Amino acid sequence: MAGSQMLPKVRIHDVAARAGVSIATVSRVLNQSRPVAPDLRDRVMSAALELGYNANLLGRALRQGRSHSIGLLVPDLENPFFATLAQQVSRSFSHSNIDVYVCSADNDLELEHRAIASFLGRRVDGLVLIPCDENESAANVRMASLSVVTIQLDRLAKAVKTHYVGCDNRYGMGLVTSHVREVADLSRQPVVFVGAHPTSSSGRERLDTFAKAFPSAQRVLGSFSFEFGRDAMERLIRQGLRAATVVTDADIIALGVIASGHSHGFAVPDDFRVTGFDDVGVSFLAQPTLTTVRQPVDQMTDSIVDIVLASFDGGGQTGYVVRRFKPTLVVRDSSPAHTV
Amino acid sequence: MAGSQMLPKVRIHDVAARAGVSIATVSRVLNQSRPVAPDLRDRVMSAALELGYNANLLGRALRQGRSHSIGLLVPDLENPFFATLAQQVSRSFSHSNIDVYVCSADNDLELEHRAIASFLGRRVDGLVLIPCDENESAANVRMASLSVVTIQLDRLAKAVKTHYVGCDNRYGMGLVTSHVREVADLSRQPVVFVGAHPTSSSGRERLDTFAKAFPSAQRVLGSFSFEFGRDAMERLIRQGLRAATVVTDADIIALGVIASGHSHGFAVPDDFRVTGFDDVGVSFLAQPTLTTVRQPVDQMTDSIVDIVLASFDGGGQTGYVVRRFKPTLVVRDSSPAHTV
DNA sequence: TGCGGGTTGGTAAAGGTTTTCCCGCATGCT
DNA sequence: AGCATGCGGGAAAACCTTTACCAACCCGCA
Repeated sequence: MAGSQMLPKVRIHDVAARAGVSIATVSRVLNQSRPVAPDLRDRVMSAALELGYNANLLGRALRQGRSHSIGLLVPDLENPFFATLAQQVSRSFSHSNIDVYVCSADNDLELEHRAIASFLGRRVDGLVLIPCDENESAANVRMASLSVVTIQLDRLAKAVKTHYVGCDNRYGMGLVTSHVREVADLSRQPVVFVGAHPTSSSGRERLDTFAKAFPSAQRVLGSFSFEFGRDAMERLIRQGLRAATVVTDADIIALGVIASGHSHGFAVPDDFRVTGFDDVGVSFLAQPTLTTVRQPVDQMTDSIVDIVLASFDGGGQTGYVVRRFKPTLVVRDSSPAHTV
Repeated sequence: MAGSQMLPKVRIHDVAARAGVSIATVSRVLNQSRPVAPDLRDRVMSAALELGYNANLLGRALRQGRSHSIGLLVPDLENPFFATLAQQVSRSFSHSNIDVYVCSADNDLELEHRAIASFLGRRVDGLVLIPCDENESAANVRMASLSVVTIQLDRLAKAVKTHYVGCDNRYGMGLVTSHVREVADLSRQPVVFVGAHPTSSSGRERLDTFAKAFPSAQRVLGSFSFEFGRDAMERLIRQGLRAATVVTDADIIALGVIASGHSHGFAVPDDFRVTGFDDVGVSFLAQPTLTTVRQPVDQMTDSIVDIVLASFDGGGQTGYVVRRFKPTLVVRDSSPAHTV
C-alpha cells in the first residue's frame, strides 16, 4: 500500500560505505562510545545525515541486552486517573533517554497477561504495572518481576514482592472520614459509601478505612466507573434516601453520584454531600466542585524514575522500594466545611 | 536491584537442548510454520513449558523484518477524547495478533519527533498518528510515512499524503449550527464560539464551519482544555455577557464553560446554552447533560485495523484510504430543543 | 530391487547492531 | 636511536531468532 514511496532502510553499513570508514567507526561516532578523529567524525555525521540514517533499535537492543524502554500497563485508559498517571509517567521519563510505552489491559486478566508477555519478549528494561486485580493479577505480576525490574503503581498485588509506589489510601480515607464526621450533621444525615468492590488494593484499603470509621453505614459496591456511581445513586434514591453524605472512593464514581442526584432534583451539597478520591482534572470543574483527596502524582512518577534508574546502576543491591505518599484533602463545594 | 531473583533468560537453544532436538525444530513447533512429528512436538512443548521459555521478540523481529506491533501517538493522554481513542484502538486490535503501543507527545513537536523516530527505530509495522499541529507536524508525519504504513487519526496534517480516518467535522459542526439556529432565540441571545486555535485540522474545520454559519459571532480561541473553557467564559462574563448560546468545539472546553458559568451564578441552559463536540464519557454526566456531536469511535478504530491489515497483504497497491465518518448530533439538556 | 516424491530434521546464513580484540602508527622519554 | 605507551581504526564475534537449503528417510510403485 503506497509501497512505492517506502524508502529502503539504510543500515549502518551504508553510512560506513559512504563515509569511507568501517561500521565500527560509525557506531562509535553515533553513540560517542569512543573518541574518533574529528575529520572522520564529520564525514560520518554528514553521511548519516544525507542518507537519513535511523538506527535499527532492534539490532541495538539485541546486542546490548537492553532496549532503552519501559512498559506501562494500565487497567483502563478511559479512567481519567489512569490516563493522568500514564501522561505523568511519560513526562517524568522524558528527560531520561528511556521511552515509555503504554498498554491497556482493558480490565482483562488474559489481556494483562498477554501485554506483560509481549513487553518481556521485547525486552523492556522495566515494567510499571497497575494490576487489574489484587489477587488474580499476582501471577501476571510475578511473571514480570522474575525477568525485569517491576514497579507496581497505585494498586498492589501484595502476593508478589516488587517495588511499589502509591499513596497512603488509609490515611487519605482517614482524612475524608474525619472531614465527614466533622461536617455532617450525623444526627440527621446518614453516611453512605459508594465505591468499587475491594478487588484492588486501593479500593480495599479505602473501603476498610471507611468501614472502620463508620461500621454501620450502608455500602454500595460496584466498579470504578461513572456509570456505576450513577446507578448506585439511582438505587439509593429509589430506596427512599433523600439526604446523606455520600463517600466514594474515586472521583469518577462521585461524578456519577452527583449527576444522578441532580437528575432526580436533589441539590448538592444541600441534600447530598459527596466526596471523591484522586483529584482528577475534571473534579474541580464538576458542579459543584468536588471535595476529594489529592494524590501527589508527579512526586509518585518521579520516584518511579528514580527506582528504574537506580536499578540500572546498582543492579546488585537487594530490597524493594515501597513508597506511600501522603495524600491531602481538598475541600470544595460538594461538602463544604461550613454549615450549609 | 533485587537482582537475585532475576531468572537468566532461556533461549531457544536451551529448549532445543532439553528436548533433544535442533533449534529449527523448536522454532517450527512454536510458530507452527511447518509440521513436526507428534512425539517431537510434545517434547518441545513440555520443554518450553518447563523452562518457562519466552521468545525474544527482538530476534524474531530482526529476522522477520516485522515486529507484530503498531505505534499510536497521541498529543495528550489527559484529553479524555484521545484517551478514549487510545483505548478503542487497542481494543480493535486486540483480536489480531498485533500489539498496540501508545505514546504521548505531550503537545510538543520535539517529543512528537522523538516518539516517531523511536517507533520507526523499533520497526513498528504501522503508525497511527494524531498530529499535534496541522502544519508544524507535517515533517514528523512525513518521516513516518516514508518508512511505514501511516494513518492519521482525527487530525490531518494535509501537507503529507497518508491514510486518514476521522469524522466529517464540517458536517458535525453543521449539525450544531442548524440546531443552534433553530433553538436559539437569536433576537435576544447572541451566539458565541469558544474553541481551540485552528492549529489542528479538526479545530480549523469546526471553526470554519461555524464562522460560515455565524460570520459576525464573537469568537474566543485557546487550547483544547478544561482550563481554557473556564477562562474564556470568565472573560466573556467579565465583558458583560449575561446570556448566550456558547458553541464549543470540544466537550472538555464546554465543561469548562459550564463550570465557569455556574460559579458566577448563571444557569445552564436558562442563561447560557452550551454545546460540545466529541461526546466523551463524562459529557452525559455533566450538569446539565451536554449537547454534543458524537463521533463513531469504534467504527473509526475498526477501519484503522482494516487499513493496517490490508497494507500487510497487498503491499503493492497504491492509493490512500480516506474515511470521514458522519457524526451525529446528540441533543441533551445544555441546549434543549424545546423552549426553556 | 530400484527409484522418485513427499515428509521431516538439521545446519547454517541472515537480519543490524555493539563491542572485544588486535594492529599500526605516532608520540614521548631515555 | 630505541623502546614503551597510548590512541584510533578495522575485523569479527555476539545477541536470538527464522528460514533457505540440504540430507535422510519412508513410502509406494514399477
